[in-house]
Amino acid sequence: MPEGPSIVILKESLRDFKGRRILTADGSTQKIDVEKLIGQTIVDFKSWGKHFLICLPEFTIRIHLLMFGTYRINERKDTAPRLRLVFSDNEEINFYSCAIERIDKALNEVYDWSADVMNSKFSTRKANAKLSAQPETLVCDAILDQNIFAGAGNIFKNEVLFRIKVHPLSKIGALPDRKRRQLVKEVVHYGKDFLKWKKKFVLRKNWQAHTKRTCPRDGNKFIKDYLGKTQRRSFFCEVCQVRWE
DNA sequence: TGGAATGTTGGAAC
DNA sequence: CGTTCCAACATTCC
Repeated sequence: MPEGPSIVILKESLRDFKGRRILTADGSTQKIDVEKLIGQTIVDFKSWGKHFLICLPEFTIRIHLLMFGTYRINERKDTAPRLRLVFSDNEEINFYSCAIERIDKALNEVYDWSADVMNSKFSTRKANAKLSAQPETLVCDAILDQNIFAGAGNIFKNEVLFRIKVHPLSKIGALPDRKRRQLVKEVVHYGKDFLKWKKKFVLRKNWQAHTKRTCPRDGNKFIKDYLGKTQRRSFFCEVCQVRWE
């Protein structure tokens, strides 16, 4: 479910619930007092990276789907929801196995929208500056850093590095400026492709590296390894992806 | 069918 | 006290 583009899809799917009043709220969440949601009107839905935000007049509910989170709109799964919001006409939104928090601060104080890969306010300039400030960081870790690329996940990592022909163990500081800028640009670009493909249910079909065994560029065997401080799966071609160090 | 996976956190360990 | 490490959590698929 949960890389940035999937959260954008969630946000768009719920568009029609904007302005509607929550008649009932329940669920297994322990982190927030669901009673406080009853009677509240939904002002807006926002997203920042992998965070989904339900904006109410006085506060915001933050939902993170983590690895396995799901949701249903006007449908239910067999299991109990972590949070259920019920509206008029028996319409409802159900969230399952997610992390829920309440945010009382103004969102602009909590979130830097220019760090969200999926936001039109994303700043490539700031992302480049953040990268330049940590030359020792491995590129495989940098792409997963939500402070730099909010919304990018492991699929992004593998696909972007393959596209720009960079080995996951390359150090940020070793990349030529041109290459570093290409990395930033390609994270944003892949976000657009991801969103487009996910909407058409062809995301997986368009993976070139993620979960693949063979390099589509030169036919060599992909390496699969758990790399960097994040120790997440990396799929890459040692022949065409250059290791800068 | 056991293991792995689109992720993050909180607290222990150092 | 700051940084790093790891278990924990939750669900679905092969």
